[in-house]
Amino acid sequence: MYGTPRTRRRRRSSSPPSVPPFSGHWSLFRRCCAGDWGAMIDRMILRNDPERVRKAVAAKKCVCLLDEWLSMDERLRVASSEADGLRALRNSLSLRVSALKKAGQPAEEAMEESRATGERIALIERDTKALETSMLDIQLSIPNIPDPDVPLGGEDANHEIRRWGAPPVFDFAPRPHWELMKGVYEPEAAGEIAGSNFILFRGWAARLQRKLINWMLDNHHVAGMEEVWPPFLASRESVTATGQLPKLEEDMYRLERDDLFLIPTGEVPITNLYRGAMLSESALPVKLCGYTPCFRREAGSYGKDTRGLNRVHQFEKVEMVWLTHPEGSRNAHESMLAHAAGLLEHLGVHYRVLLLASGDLSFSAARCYDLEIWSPGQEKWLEVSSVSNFHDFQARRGNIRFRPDGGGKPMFVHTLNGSGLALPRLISTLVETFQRADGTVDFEGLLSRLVIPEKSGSAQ
RNA sequence: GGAGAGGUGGCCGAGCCGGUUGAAGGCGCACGCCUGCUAAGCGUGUGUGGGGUGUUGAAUCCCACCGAGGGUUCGAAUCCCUCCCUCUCCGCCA
Repeated sequence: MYGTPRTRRRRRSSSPPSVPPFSGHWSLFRRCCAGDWGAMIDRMILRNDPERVRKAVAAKKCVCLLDEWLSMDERLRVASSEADGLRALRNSLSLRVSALKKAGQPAEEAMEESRATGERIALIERDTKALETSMLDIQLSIPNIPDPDVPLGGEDANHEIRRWGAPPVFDFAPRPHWELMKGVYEPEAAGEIAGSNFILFRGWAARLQRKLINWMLDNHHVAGMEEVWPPFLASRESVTATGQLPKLEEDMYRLERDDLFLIPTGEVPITNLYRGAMLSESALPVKLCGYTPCFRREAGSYGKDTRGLNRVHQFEKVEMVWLTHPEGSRNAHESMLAHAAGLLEHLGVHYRVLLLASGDLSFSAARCYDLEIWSPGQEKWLEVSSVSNFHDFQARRGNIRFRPDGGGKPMFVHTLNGSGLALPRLISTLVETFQRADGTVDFEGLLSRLVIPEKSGSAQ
């Protein structure tokens, strides 16, 4: 139904050497040399419309060496065209050698010329290879271009689209969750086990989290998404494909010995499920969802919103990942947003939708909505979902394509993902929303909101 | 971790005692023919990417790509080395 996720034999590649020579990965390197993948942005855009890219980079407050790239591109084209000519010469010489030998005639002259040509080729190749490596490094560090309707600016320029519901009203002073969850949320214990800013739930908090995960996944299932339970570690190549690398290496946990990363989001393994895939057009859209823990070092973020469950090193999340036809991604983005918001509406939580400004967009995103819920105990908005459209950015990096019905060139899919939803902030807000005057929580009332949706006919 | 077998086009699968093999054959797909419809059948075509000439998006030429990287050679899918992945068996273990 979803087509073959990918052909196994094609996508595997060599391991990186112990010290990767560039911030990407060997297979990306190969792709870059062979074609247009590995680059986030269509190479033709870089070449023919560098101004557009320059603006996008600035809007995202990123830095990249676009001018260097352009001059290297210039040099590369000259060099590789020269090498191409020499290879053509060598090919014809080899053919002549073959013909001469078959005719029983001496071929030493042609062999010698071919050998000399080969040496010249090798010389040029040394240069082009170095160029390509540097160019790929730059290409991988160029962020995606924001959509035209994305507001320019930083966090302050985020545009509130709408609000739903109203803040809960109490006839007492509402408490923050860390007071309400004494005994079931024990950061000190987590600190003893792993370190500060980890979560340990027990009792009803642990049960609540599990039930919420189930409930969300069941919702997605009914909405036609296929559930995925992926690995929670991912390779350098995978993390580069979704665009966390090279920029966010310092923000991820890395297993030195194996060069594996603890996934910062389910987006990484679930999107990479289709890396290298050639889908049929009729298989689109592919709609996936899955539960994963998310690991983030949150380097340099201490002291910022760190109280309670707001910012932690490991949190649980249910993620939606969709692959769509390029022409369908805009609508799919709205649809995914509506689906995530629908969860909040079932829970009766006051929320608002933000269209993120360019400076607040993630590296890979072209357009992103944030869903924020109102925390009555802390009296502030908390992000519980980011719903992003990446266009073909990740698909290029991961080489996820489809073949149009009726033949034609393969095209890159568009990828989207969105939290549905992240748990710690949801839990803290629910607890604060369902609190009673005596400091207890109406757990049963909360659970009554978690109605299991009706099963759809087709199991996926 | 040890031993063995593998990795070829959208898919399956030959080639693997080096030289029109970018790669047989099949499937799928596209176009055409045929049958009153459908199915079957027949014919033709059909990889990806880069670069050049050209038209304006018809054509044509060159190059690269048979898991990845390196080596041997005038010439490598074919021989050698390293690595990755898959499968089977053994060991270990939740």
